[in-house]
Amino acid sequence: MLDAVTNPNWLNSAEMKAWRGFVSTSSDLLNLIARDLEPFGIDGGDYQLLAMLSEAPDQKLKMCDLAERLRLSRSGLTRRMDGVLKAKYVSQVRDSHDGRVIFAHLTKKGFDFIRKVAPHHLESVRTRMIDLLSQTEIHAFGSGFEKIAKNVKQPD
Amino acid sequence: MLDAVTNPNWLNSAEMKAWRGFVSTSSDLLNLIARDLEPFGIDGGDYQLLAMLSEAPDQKLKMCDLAERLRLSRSGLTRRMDGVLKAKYVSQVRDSHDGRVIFAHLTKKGFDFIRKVAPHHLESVRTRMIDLLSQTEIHAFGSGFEKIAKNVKQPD
DNA sequence: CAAATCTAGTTGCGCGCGCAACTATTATTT
DNA sequence: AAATAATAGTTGCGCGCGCAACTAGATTTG
Repeated sequence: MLDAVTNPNWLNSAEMKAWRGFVSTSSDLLNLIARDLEPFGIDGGDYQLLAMLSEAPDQKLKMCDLAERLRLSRSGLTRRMDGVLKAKYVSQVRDSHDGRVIFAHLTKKGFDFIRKVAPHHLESVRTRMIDLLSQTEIHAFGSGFEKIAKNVKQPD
Repeated sequence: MLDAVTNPNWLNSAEMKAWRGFVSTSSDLLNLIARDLEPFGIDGGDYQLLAMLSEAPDQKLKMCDLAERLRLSRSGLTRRMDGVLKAKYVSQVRDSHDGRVIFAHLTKKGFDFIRKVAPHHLESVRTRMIDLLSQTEIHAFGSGFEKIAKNVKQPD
């Protein structure tokens, strides 16, 4: 926009480059990394789901916590689960202490599966992103996104 | 994953922080900035569309170029256009030299509209992201995403 | 110049997801 | 203890988008 002239606090060129780069590149990058997974018979969404479970204590999480970590709505997760349940990568067990909650639990089969795929995903993340960045950039991404995340989570 | 032990070239903690921060925060941030636009009666997708046109020479672009810049498929853009066409923010004109191509052209109404909304969007981008970052982080985001983008675009 | 190929754009279809509404269970009020 | 509210999960519905198939116009090739 021509507002660059009009509006005094428009983004300067470095700020613009950061913003533009982020907007246009982040979707490209995530799509590409998701595609790298397809040869292994899994899409990005299911991978994230299994990965979250594999890192959780006892490889299980309440559905609502899992949804939150995956940035899905509760209904979105319900549907997401269909696939990994049918593949028997995850099982569901009702909490005995709170009849409302259901745990999503990574099965042995799911664990073996993600353990097999993880190295390829790692390789993908490295070559598409991490290994391209300098130490400074790595740290800046870490601290930068941390600040942004903190801000996102509060009502400001 | 426990691969942190198993696999020697697993991400170290700084790399992991950068990757994790990027994955989980980027969608939150983009969603939030899109929501900030809603009070002004436009969603993120339409805003990006109008913004791209407003920056193009003569405020017009071939449909296929526009699709590419918006990271949409050609069919996706066709549908996206429905809204902004009906709102008369954009008009379509067939190229006289190549009967296949159609230009999407920002109308006066569309221009006035985005000129009104842009300052609020700018404010949103500043408070949600840019103003939270240090100079170093700004530059690292710029150079980092530039490298990633370059890599994404080639067959490697 | 006819035939084959390529490119731009639109339509049919299916998928993934969020929202609103609903059910079931637990927590809080009075 | 009964009534109300909050929380977890599922279902109905609509929307946005990509893919494959199609049409129309341009380009290339024999």
